[in-house]
Amino acid sequence: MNASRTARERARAELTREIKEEARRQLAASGAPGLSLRAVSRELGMVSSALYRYFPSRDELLTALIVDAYDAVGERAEKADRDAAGDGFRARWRAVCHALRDWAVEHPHEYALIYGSPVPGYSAPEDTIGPATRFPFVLIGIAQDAAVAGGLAAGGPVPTGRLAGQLQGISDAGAPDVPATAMARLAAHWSQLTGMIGFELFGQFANTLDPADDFFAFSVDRMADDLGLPA
Amino acid sequence: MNASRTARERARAELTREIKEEARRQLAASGAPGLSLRAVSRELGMVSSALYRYFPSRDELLTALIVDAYDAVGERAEKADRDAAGDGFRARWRAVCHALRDWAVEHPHEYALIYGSPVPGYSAPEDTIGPATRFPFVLIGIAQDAAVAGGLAAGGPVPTGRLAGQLQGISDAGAPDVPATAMARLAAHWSQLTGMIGFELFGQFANTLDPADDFFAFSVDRMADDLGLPA
DNA sequence: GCGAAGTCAAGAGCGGTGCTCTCGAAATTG
DNA sequence: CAATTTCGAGAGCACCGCTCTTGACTTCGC
Repeated sequence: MNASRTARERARAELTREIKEEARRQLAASGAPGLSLRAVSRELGMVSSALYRYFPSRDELLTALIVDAYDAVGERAEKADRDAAGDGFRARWRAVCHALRDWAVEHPHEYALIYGSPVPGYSAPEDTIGPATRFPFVLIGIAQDAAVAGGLAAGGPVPTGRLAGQLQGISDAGAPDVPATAMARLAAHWSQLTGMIGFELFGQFANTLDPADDFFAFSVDRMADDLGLPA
Repeated sequence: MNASRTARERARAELTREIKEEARRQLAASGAPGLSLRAVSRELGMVSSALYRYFPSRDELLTALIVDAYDAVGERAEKADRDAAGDGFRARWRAVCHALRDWAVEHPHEYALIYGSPVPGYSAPEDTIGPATRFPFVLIGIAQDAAVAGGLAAGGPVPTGRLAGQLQGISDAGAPDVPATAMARLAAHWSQLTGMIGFELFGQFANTLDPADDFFAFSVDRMADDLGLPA
């Protein structure tokens, strides 16, 4: 029951880590389509078939990398939120949004892996949806805190019908005090963040809003305005 | 100099079309990574090497499909805009936004091809950027018409510095009367559209805002509010 | 302490891929 | 009709994901 039991188990954990590391290196170099199990094993000085002892298929390796990426971006956002905790809601909002973009710019291929088009034939495995919610819940947390403090905008069109129910479902999961209006805006902002970053990373902004630093900062502030976060 | 000159040229044009058709069929069935030149040629009853007489590489075939997709979505949006021409700016805005989403839902893999993560190693070919601007210019056109008619919101933070220059560059390309404030919002909305559609298509909305019809419609209307388009 | 059970890397091999090159037939051009 | 261009076919290269078998090694139960 020790932290590292047998030598075999330690070696296995170590190799699993090394495989993911090398895979991440290749991912950064040539993107998800260029990730080759054979190349990974070659680089690690082992034969390709041996790698299947650790990951039963290429997709499973990719899934592991996806989960790691979700966790990395989630952790980064949580840390940014904590660091800005004393500076008010708007500062937290800014910090978290820019943390997402910074991470995306640093790891474009990993970003594409989680927020780009799905790689093989759809089928997002079950174990990715947990880590995937980590980042958006940081945004939701800021809204929740602001709502409790009375710093959230009201007014504007109110969601009704099925949409109201869906938004209520999100609220129930961790933001009981955020009204549906704000939750709808939050969801819009969240998708806008990935839209802007996707445009920047994948070259849709070529020759227009490139570099996109100023546009991103401007839009993030406008989102804060839209939510009514106090300056 | 006739419309169809030699028999050889007609046959070549015909085969080129058939190759793209079959490729599009496979694209719809299994996505870009599953598009195989050998499978296409097999389906067309020819040998794989013969296909290289028509497309020098797999990437060139994909580029052709990308250009076609951009044109398809652009044409769809232009038609939607024309059909709503008499119903006011807000109706045009709604029609064009929903045209984009409808096309995306009908052709998810083609949508992923143009607005998802780039397939191989970046390198957007020169001939794609023209068709790529077709859709956003429909949105810009609505804003321009509304600006001329005095139906665009003012106020809010004003872009400055480099961002102002970038936005001016877009204005110069076809919307001289749209002020920088509105242009910044338009760019944000444009990226939000692809963000929302990407979330819906790629399953990021699973178990929350799915189905996304209501959320999309709600957000599109809020964008129109944000632009100040008259109801 | 020893044998059984489990785990591992390695190798060969299958069917698939994109792509290149050569060759002979066909169509176009002069 | 002859020369040139265009084309499909075939063989082949290097790569891919993945499977199966083999033999050595480690771990565990007795």
